[in-house]
Amino acid sequence: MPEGHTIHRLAQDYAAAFLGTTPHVTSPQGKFSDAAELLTGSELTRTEAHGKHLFLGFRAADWIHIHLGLFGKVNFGDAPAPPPTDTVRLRLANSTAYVDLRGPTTCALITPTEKQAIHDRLGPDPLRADDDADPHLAYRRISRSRTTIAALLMDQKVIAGVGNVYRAEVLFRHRIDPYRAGKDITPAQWDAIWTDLVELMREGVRNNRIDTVRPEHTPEAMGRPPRVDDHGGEVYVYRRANLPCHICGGEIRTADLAARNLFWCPDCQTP
DNA sequence: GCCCAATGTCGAC
DNA sequence: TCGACCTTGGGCA
Repeated sequence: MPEGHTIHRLAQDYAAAFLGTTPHVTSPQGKFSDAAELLTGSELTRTEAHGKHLFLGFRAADWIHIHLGLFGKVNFGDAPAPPPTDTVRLRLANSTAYVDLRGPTTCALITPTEKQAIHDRLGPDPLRADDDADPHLAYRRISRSRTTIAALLMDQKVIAGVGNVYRAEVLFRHRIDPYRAGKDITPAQWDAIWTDLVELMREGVRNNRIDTVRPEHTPEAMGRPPRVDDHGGEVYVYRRANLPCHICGGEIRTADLAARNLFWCPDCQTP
């Protein structure tokens, strides 16, 4: 379930359970065994997220860099940890808690220099808005690009942390057709999108799920049944192909864009 | 059991 | 533009 909000939440959760402790580090699946051995006995001193990248800082040995990709999952539990299944890439366990990582695209030990290189190739992250994120850096690229805004929002060099759900939802909330070119997004529109993403994604971190529907459009307010979907949140268009738009009642459309599913309401969102 | 899809990214052609 | 990679869960036989 990995968009940026998930990763920032994980940074918090790893910290809550393990910061200041020296967890036992293992890799039951094997692919991280050498590094796990190096790290056992070292204190977890920092956790950090930038976009969809998670960094766990250990006193002894630099950083663990984690990227969940499309399938990666993390599962926390209370000690004592049960025997791990053979797909667990990384387990941390201390006297009170354990956490298992499965299916990540990346789980690697990196140096501060390598970590910096990752930051350098990522765009501003709305969830770092109080720290180092500068939305104008994103707009500089967007305003010069003939690429669609839908593709630009998914480009982590442009803006870090937005995925397929936030992409679809924020474009709906701002009534922007996903195929509009980046250069046709005005500064005011970009400011509004960025501000909205900061708020939506912060709420995503708090609730650990994506909700984008405004109070006046909630199922209760509109007298419709609550959404039932395994991704958990209440949304306007994501995975709602062929269903009626919450606002205009028209049919939500779907299409392939750069090998991802795009969803939008052609009536509410203008070219 | 098999087949498919899924909130992601990279590299080869 | 396409396949590869990583894993799980749901639908269907």
